[in-house]
Amino acid sequence: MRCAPNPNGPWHVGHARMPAVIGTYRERYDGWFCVRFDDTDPETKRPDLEAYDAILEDLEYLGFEPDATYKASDRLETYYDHARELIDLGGAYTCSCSGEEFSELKNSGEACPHREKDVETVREEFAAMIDGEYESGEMVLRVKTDIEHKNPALRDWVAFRMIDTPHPREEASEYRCWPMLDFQSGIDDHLLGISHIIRGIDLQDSAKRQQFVYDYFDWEYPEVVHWGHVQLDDYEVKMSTSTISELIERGELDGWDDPRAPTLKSLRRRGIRGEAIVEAMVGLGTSTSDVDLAMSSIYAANRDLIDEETDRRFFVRDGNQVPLAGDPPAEANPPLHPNHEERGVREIPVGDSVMLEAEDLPEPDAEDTRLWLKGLGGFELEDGALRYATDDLDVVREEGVDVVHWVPADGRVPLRMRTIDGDVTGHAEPGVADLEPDELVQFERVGFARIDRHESDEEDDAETVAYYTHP
RNA sequence: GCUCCGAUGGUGUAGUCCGGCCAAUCAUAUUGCCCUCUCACGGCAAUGACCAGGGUUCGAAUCCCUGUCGGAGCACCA
Repeated sequence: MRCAPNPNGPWHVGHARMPAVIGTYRERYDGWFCVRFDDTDPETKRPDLEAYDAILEDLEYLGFEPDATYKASDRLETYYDHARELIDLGGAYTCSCSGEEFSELKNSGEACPHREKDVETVREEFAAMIDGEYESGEMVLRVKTDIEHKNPALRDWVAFRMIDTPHPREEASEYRCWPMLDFQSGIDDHLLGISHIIRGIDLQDSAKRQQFVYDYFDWEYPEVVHWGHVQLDDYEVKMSTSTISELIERGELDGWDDPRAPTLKSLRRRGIRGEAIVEAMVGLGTSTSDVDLAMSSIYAANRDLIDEETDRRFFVRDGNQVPLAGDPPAEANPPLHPNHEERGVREIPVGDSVMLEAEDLPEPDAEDTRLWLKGLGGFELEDGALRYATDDLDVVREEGVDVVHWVPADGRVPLRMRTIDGDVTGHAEPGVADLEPDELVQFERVGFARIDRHESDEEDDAETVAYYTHP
C-alpha cells in the first residue's frame, strides 16, 4: 500500500488517517507500505521543501516507519519512458488546443483534430515537450480514451503539460514537462507493486481514468477504496493546510504546533500519543461518506494510555488568595497517584494562606461554608479566612463536604496553560517547578497537561508553560 | 446541466453482498448511582438509530422503484 502526500506543509489531523489505516493493515496482514510524495506540480501545488521531512516526522510521531520513500519528482524519466511507450501503442497524442476549446469539444463528445495525428509526429512533439521547447499551455499530451464516454470526466484526459516554473527541488529544477497526477500515480502504483489503494472521494474518477492506461499496457489495476472527508469537532480553525499556513503567516497562530491548530504537531506538543490518534482514526473505518471525528474519541484513547502512569498535581486557575487560620498542618502530603500508593506523596509546605479557584470558594452566607482541601484537611470559612477544623475525613465521606484543590500562596508556581481556546493562567503547587519539560501531569479536577518549559525573564519573573492535553 | 457515490442513536461503527438468528453490535459522548480526599481511573444502569414512501415476500436495516437530503467529479490541481 502507499501513502501519497502532497508535500505542501506539515500534516493536519485528517492526514493521520491514511498512515493509521494502512500502517495498521500492514501489521495485521504482514504487508508493505511506502510514502510517495506526489510532487508533480511545481506551480499551483508548489511543494514546500521543508514539508517532506515534516511529514516524515509526523509519520514517526504516529508510530510508523515506511518501508520505502519515493519522490515523484525523482522519477520523471520513468514517466517519460512510459509515455513514449503509450504513444507507440497509439494510446496518447499531443494536443495544442487551449483548455477552453478542448473542453467544449469534449463536452459535446467531439474529437479534436490532433487526435488523429500519426504516431511519428506525436513522438516528435512529445520529445520537444520534454526538451522544453514549448511554453506553458502550448502543448499537452493526452491519453486517448473514449471521446464519447458517458462520463465527460473520463474523455481524453491530460497526461503531461508544460510548466515554466522550475521545481523547488534542485534535483528536479530542470524539468519543464510534468505528468499529471493520474498519469504519474497510475504508473507508479503499478511499478511499485501496490495491491490496494485507499484514496479520497475527490479521486473517485481516477481509477476509471487510469484504467485506460492500464488497458494499453495490459496491467491489472489494484483494489481501490474511496473514503469521504473527515471533519473535526472542537476546533475554531479549519482543518486545511493552506488555511493554517495563512494564519501562521498572519501571526494569528504561533506555528504548526500552536494548540489552537488542528495539526499533528500541535497534538504532539499537548502530550497526546500518536497511538491514540491512530486508534481513533482506525475506528472511523473506510466508509465513502464524510465523517465527523470527535476529538473526544482521541482523548478517550489517550486517557487510556496515560492515566495510570501520570502523576497528580494541583493547579489553580486564576485564583483567589484566602488566609488560613486555626493552626493547620505545616505540610500537606497528597499522593502522586491515587491508585499507586507506592509512588509516594508530594510535599507541599502550606504556609499561612492558599489560592483557591473562585468557583470553589463558598459564599460567606452559604448554609455550609465547610471545605476540604485535598491532602490537607477540613476547613470552615469564617470572616474571610479558612479556619482549620478537622483532619477527620468523615466530614467528606458522611457529610458531603466538597473536596477542592488548592495551592499555597507561598512557593506557588506561576503557570500558563495553553489550550485550544486560548491561554489560561494560574498557579501550580511548588513541585511543578522541578518537573522536566515533556513530562505529563494530571492537574486534579482540571485535566491532563504536558509540561512544556520553565521560563524566566530578566525581571526574575519565572513562569512555567504547560499545554493542556484533555480532561 | 452531465456523470458518479452515499444515507444505522449526539459521534463513529457492526450487520447490507448470500432477506429470517436484528424488538439491531461495540466504542465514545451524555445522565444517574456506586467507588474514591479529583468532575481522572474502575464498576453498574439509563437515554438514544435502520432518511421517506411505495413494491416483492410468510418475513426487509438487508432486494427493487421513486423521492428527499448529503457528498464528489466534469482542471494544462493534488
